[in-house]
Amino acid sequence: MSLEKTSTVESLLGLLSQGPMSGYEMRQMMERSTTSFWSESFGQIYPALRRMVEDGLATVEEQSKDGRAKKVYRLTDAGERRLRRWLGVEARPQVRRNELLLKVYFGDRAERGAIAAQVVAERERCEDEMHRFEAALLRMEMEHARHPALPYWKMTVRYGMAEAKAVMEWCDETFEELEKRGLVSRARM
Amino acid sequence: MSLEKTSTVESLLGLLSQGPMSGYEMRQMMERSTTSFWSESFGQIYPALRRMVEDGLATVEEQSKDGRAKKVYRLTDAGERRLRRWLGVEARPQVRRNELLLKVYFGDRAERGAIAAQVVAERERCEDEMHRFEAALLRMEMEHARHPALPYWKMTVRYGMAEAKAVMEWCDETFEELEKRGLVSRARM
DNA sequence: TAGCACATGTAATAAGTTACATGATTTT
DNA sequence: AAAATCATGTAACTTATTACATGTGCTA
Repeated sequence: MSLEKTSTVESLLGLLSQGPMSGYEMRQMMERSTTSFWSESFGQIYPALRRMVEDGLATVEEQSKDGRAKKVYRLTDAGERRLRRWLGVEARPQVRRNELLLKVYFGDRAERGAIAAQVVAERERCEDEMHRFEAALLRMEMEHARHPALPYWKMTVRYGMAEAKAVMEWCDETFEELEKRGLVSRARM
Repeated sequence: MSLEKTSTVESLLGLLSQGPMSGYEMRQMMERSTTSFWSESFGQIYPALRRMVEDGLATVEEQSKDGRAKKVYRLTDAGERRLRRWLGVEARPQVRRNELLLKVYFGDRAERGAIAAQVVAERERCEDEMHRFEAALLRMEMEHARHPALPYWKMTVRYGMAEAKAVMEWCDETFEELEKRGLVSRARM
């Protein structure tokens, strides 16, 4: 069975479970909806789609709308089963690689103010993200008010918000601590 | 200059800034100290060390302690400079891939109770992690009470704690919401 | 004496991004 | 007419893990 370490195929099965679409559209959907926790490049998507058809998880149909050709993929029963089975398997904890924390960890070796600057930048990133999450939540409620999957989609956004808020608080607490220790450069204050 | 997308070399420079050591010891240190946000495999470490010596960022000395040979690496001035410069460059936001959220996002297609089970498992993972962070904080205070880098090390642990707490709260909130919607299987309740 | 920790390294494989190639249609 | 978007795909390259190969020294 699925010996892969990642879920590229499953992410595509999931998208197809919402309706038939092309590889290009899958990429767009991810950019719009799951980009904060999942995305795939074309270099992953197209070969994966070929394998999925080979394995009977999806079928293709070549459509030419207005002379513009595209391949529309459709989930098979086997694909649906495969998706459902995967949803029942406990998610593997992701390998975390956090460059910010690596820099903080070696902060002792940094120039005065360098780590404080990292923390300030991170705080700003989180604020931006939070605004995007708030907008996403509103957009979802407007555009998909009655969609049966809406509660699940909202859960993923709330996860992002919870994380962003926690990191923001950590940034504030950490900045204060650096300030207390005189580790914030004058230019930054 | 550093055209790499990741910071394998920099993580090793950082460890060497704490004193000369072997590749094996670097791996051990990461396992002990940075594993929650950074780790490297031997397959990355040994080739990177060779390149670092080639680039003049470190020197090697072959030691044979009790007949057991090992290569001890030492930071050069160039290595120290490179580390300091890297610490001043804004950290790149990591690419997030969260399999749990991918499953939640497609939760609509799952069997009854499957997503609640995912959330319960995640909550347990966070609890375990939180305990490890608490232990790490205590151990640091005991073993390195006067180490100048201690405040930075603690900051990275507090980040982990803040995140774990936020995710735990999300798990509780999400489980409740699933329960309210009757999406928790009886066996689990 | 078996097994584990120490110690270094390579090869195979997997996973992923980016750039490139191609070409149509739509918008500015 | 140029630029952006739609659309599919491949090749080159980078990154990373895992398994394997090899050997020493200590401990149960």
